[in-house]
Amino acid sequence: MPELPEVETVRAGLQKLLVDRPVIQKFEFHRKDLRDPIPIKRIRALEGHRIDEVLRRSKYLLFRTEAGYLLSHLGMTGSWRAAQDSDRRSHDHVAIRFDNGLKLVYRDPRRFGILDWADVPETHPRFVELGPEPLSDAFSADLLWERLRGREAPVKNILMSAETVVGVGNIYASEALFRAGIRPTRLGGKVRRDECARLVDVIRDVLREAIAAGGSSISDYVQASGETGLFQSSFRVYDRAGEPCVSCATQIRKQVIGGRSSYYCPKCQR
DNA sequence: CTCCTATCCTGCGAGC
DNA sequence: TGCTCGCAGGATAGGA
Repeated sequence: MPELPEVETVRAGLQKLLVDRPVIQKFEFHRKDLRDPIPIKRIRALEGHRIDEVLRRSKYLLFRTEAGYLLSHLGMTGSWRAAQDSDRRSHDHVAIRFDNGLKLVYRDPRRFGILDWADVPETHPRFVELGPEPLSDAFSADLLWERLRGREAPVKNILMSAETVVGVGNIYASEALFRAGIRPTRLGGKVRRDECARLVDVIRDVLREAIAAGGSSISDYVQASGETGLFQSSFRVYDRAGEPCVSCATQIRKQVIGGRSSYYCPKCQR
C-alpha cells in the first residue's frame, strides 16, 4: 500500500543508488503491459542517457534524463530493487541495466503499477489535473475550503481525490480525519473554514511522521515492498475496528464509504 | 458539472 | 488439511 510517504522513501533510496548518474545501457521488458500498456519504444529512447535525478510528483517516481522522463507508479505492490543476475523472482517485469554494473528490477505481483514516459511532466496527461503537493505551500486552508464548498460528497472522498490534493490515500485520509475530529461521512460542504485549517495541518503532520518512520527504517536500501512495517504501528483508527479509541476508549467503527473501508471514532469525530 | 460505480490484478487471511 | 471467497486500493472510464 505505498502512499505518498512510502513513495517518497523509495524515491530517496533510488536517488541514493543513482547518485553517480549512471548511463542507462539497456531496458529489459518481460511483458508489454502492467495496468496500462508500456510505451516500450518511447522508454527505449532513454537508453544511452544518464539518470540525472529521481523526483516525485504525487505517487509517481520520475527518473529524469536529458531525453525525457521515465515515470513509475508503484500501484499496490510495485517495488524497485538493485538485483544480481542470479536474483530472479516471479513478477519481475522490467529491468534497467546501467554502465556501472547496477541493475534495477521492477517487480509488481498485482500489476497495478504504471510505467510511462514523459517529455515534459507538467503537460503530461497524468499530471495536468493533479492538485497540489500536500507538503507544499500551495496546499492551504483557503484552497481546501474552496474545494469543499457546496460539495455534497463525503469529505473523505474529496480528500482522496488527486484533484483536491495528491498523496492522501485511504489510510492517511482516515488518520487525518480522526486527528481533525471530522467524521469521514460528513459532506464536504459541511466542513467549516477553521476545520479546513486544522485538516491541512494534520494531513501534513501525519504524512511527515510517516515519511520520518519510513526514512528511519530504510536508510540506504530501496525497500522491497511498501506492504509491511513503516507507519503501521502508529495508526490511530485505520484497521482498528472494535478496538478502543486512543483518546476516549470508545470502540472504533468501520464503514464502507465510496467502496473503501473507513475507520473513525463515533465520539471524537462528528 | 458532480457524484457514484465498476474495473483492473494477485496474495492473503478468514471461515468452513 | 485444503478449499473458496472476500478484500486490499489508485486511477480511470462511463453512466446517472
